[in-house]
Amino acid sequence: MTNEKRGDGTVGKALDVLSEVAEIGSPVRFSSLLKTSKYPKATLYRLLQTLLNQDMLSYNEEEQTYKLGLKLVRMAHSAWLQSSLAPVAVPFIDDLSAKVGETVHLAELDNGQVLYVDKRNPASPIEMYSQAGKVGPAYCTGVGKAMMAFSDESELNKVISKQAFHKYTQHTITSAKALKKELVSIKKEGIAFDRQEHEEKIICISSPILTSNGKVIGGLSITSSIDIHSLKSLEKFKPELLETSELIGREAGAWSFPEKKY
Amino acid sequence: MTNEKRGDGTVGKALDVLSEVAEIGSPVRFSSLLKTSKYPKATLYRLLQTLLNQDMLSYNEEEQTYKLGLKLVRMAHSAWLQSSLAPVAVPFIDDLSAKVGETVHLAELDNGQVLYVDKRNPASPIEMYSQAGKVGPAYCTGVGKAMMAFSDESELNKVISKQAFHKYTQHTITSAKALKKELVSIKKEGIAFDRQEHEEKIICISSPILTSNGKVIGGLSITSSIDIHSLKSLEKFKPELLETSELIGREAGAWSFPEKKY
DNA sequence: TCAAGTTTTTCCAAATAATGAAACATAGTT
DNA sequence: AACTATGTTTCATTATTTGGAAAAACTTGA
Repeated sequence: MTNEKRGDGTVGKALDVLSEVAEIGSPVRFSSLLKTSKYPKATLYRLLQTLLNQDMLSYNEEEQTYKLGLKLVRMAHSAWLQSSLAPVAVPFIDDLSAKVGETVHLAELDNGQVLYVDKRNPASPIEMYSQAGKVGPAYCTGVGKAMMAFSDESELNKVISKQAFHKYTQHTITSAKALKKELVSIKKEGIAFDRQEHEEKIICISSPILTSNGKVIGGLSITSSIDIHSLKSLEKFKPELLETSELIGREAGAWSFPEKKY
Repeated sequence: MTNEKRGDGTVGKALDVLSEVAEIGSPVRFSSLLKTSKYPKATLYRLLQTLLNQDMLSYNEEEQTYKLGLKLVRMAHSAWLQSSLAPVAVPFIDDLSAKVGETVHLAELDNGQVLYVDKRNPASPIEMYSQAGKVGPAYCTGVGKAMMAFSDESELNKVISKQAFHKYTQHTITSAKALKKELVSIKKEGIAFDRQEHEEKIICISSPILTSNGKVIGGLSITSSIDIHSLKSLEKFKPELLETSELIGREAGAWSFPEKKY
């Protein structure tokens, strides 16, 4: 389903087309796009040309296909650098990953979804497809639950309303009610677990990253597989996880205040 | 200096504003943007609102600042997945990095610049600021020179005309003539070296990634520091480097042909 | 080689959206 | 309260976008 946001004129339409290309996920021909697009032929054509001009799309002459352009990769790098969380967290998650020898994820809550903004692999990574820029569900991932547990009422309701509660595995939580109940205990414990709720065999321990005034700005997790760790043995990393979250939160929170550089 | 591409109507203007925000590199206020922008107040205001609506920008209420939005990070991930090089190369650079124990970079040539599309760190990384999405100069990096050396005449001239030939270090090549001369020997050898030309102490060995019909689609490098390796000892990795490039090239080249999925 | 089929690109008058100077609003300061 | 700097809205004018239809360009098959 494509962007139904009304208005925003031509710019909205162009970005809409860009999203369509993104969603298809592989190079597309004009006619193929036309079939699913809500824009008439000539309009779609001109929008594509504009996006091409702007390097937001690239075009393969031989195959006559459009795909997303590298300009997006460059811009995303800028976006990443401008974020108040990810760049600040780099040394801390380097450390954490080295110390515990497992995969570490750094995520933010974006539009009700978990958006991974950084990741560290241990020397011998287990196979798992995640990466900076990837999105995942909030209700069945460690970071998602950790962030929700520490969100305030109104934010939480917004997020919950966007959850699909699809049953990925036999352990997936599939109702808002059950989720809310778990969030209470997560808040008490300070950490969340992923008990193979999103992917079979994959477990994690996760904590929120909070600013000094308690606002959730991200989530941090240590992820492993049941072939290597039990939940109990993962829980041994709790002190390191919490300490790292604490340090990142302090640093990221401080960041914006010192210098007002207008 | 901002995008001077004329035309492209409102969409061009909006993306232009987006680039301005990207170039500033940190959150900006409206008035600050207004000073450097070529658009009048009301226009700039509306463009910013549209971009906000579309999640291409995010706005910090307290500080009244705009910065690039997470939507870009999500889209870039899609762009990365659609690329014919980067996703295909993942297992190969995993292997290479594990085998040689040094930092591995995968890059493409984009608009005369080197765009890093993936990277692997060894267990104990040396400090070096590079990352997927980062761009660098072509004339003084290993990957840049390797890709240029195997480009055809017309492509090469286009790329060379875009080089700044800024003298980063005392080893930087600073003229098109000297560069062309080195490219000849790189083509003969099959590999390029970075002899601390971009960053002091950082050296690398690099090779182009070619399709079966000889077209350059990327570059691969093994990077280290003179504290750990000499050029001679880096050169020992030549067989592994070439083999990996070969494998990636074959796989990436094959990719588009088998299935025409319109 | 030619014609039928398919896909992409261009045209242009009508419809719509963008423009920007100036007025208005708001917060901060003297 | 008056002043100042910054951000937001208005509205008549102007410029861009629109999309049906037709023309190119490419593909295919006999």
